[in-house]
Amino acid sequence: MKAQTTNGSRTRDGRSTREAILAAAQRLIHVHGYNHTVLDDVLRESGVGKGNFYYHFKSKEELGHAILDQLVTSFIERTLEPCFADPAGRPLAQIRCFLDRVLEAQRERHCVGGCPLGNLAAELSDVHEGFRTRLASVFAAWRERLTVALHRARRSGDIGAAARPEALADFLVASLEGAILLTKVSKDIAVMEQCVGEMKHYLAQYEAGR
Amino acid sequence: MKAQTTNGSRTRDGRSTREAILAAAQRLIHVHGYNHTVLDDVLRESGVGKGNFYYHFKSKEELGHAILDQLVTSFIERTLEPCFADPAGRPLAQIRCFLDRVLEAQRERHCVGGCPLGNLAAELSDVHEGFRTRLASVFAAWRERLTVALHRARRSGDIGAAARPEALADFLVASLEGAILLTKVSKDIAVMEQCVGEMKHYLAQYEAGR
DNA sequence: AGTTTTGTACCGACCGGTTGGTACAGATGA
DNA sequence: TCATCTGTACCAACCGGTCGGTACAAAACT
Repeated sequence: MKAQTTNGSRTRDGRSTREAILAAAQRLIHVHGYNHTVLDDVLRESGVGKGNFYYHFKSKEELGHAILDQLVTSFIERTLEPCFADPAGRPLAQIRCFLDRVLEAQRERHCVGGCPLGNLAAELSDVHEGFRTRLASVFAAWRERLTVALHRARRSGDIGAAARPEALADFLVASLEGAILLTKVSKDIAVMEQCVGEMKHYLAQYEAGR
Repeated sequence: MKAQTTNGSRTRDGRSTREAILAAAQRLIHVHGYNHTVLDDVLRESGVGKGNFYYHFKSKEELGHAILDQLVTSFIERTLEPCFADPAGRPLAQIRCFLDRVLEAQRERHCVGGCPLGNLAAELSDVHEGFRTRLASVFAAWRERLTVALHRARRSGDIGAAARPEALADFLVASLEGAILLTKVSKDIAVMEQCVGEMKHYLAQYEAGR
């Protein structure tokens, strides 16, 4: 696990230390939440000493912000963008691709962990205003991505003129988050499959009503 | 605040003490979550001593179960049943009434707290199996109520035969939970209004397609 | 009747493990 | 040598839970 320096010494890179902390913390926070994730566990799992941790991070809260950074960029770059990047792609197909991608992610995780961003939103929104505003802006960006796609779909006539992209985007994000939560509490991926099925069906209604 | 015994002694009723603890704990857990709610805060807010607390409850976990009991019965008796109790009522009207009721609850709370059951589900599903199964059964009961209503609606021809009550019920619960979460993180009731609007619109599609 | 016992309700000091955070000396590498 | 990086020992606050003891009313006993 430990990265070795060129001359084979014990010490790490500094950069890789920070990354080892981040990786361990992200795993633990995903399952245990922010407050319930204990620094010592992060340290044990990453093999980093305490003094070393506080060399790289000012406090647990700063670690939280770093995790949030990582989560946000990872979500945008590795989940959102791959689906919506192509400006020539059919917007509705992109949305369906995105829904499937999220569903498969939950299946692979065997319904454990849920949505990292959704979990943090539920845990911290009313407790930590700083985290809340950052989380709110991620969800806003997410909705915006869908809104843009839906506007494109409406302009190109893929969905009817009666569709309201903003409302529909909000609805899709909410439904996905809720579906992930239900599947996490019931530990049954079928719940989410049904929800995603209904979402696609709803989208299809808008296609038929064009 | 303190109930007096008939002869004016200092001591409380025992029953009312337990209820004072439960009330304070429910408020605090709703906002801070289970793990992040500290026993001393519950004690301070309810004016109960520590020894007394442990006279009424075996542990914090037992308090958690009692809160869950209270939450579940309160949700079923005060939110779910009032909408669906009347077997002669029109099922779709009942569902719409329910959606509005949940929306108004969030508005009254100014988007603070979110859904008590949803919060606990997010916080505890992967950490405490005992709580998880209980929460899962509440959500199952909730979905079941909607499923029954939707079956009735289909039999009576209010919605088309193509509707799949189980999937639709899952979807409605998920969408509501997600909408509550989004409104809580964005502190903007408009998000939830739009989501509820879309849910009603979806329901209306099923009506039109009968 | 009056006295002793018993059970319920309650208090707050205290205990010990946990947790976020600090101090500091030593190692490493440019 | 100097800045960077790391491990170890330590601290104070926190928090769930325990303990010894009090208050008092209803039984039980005499």
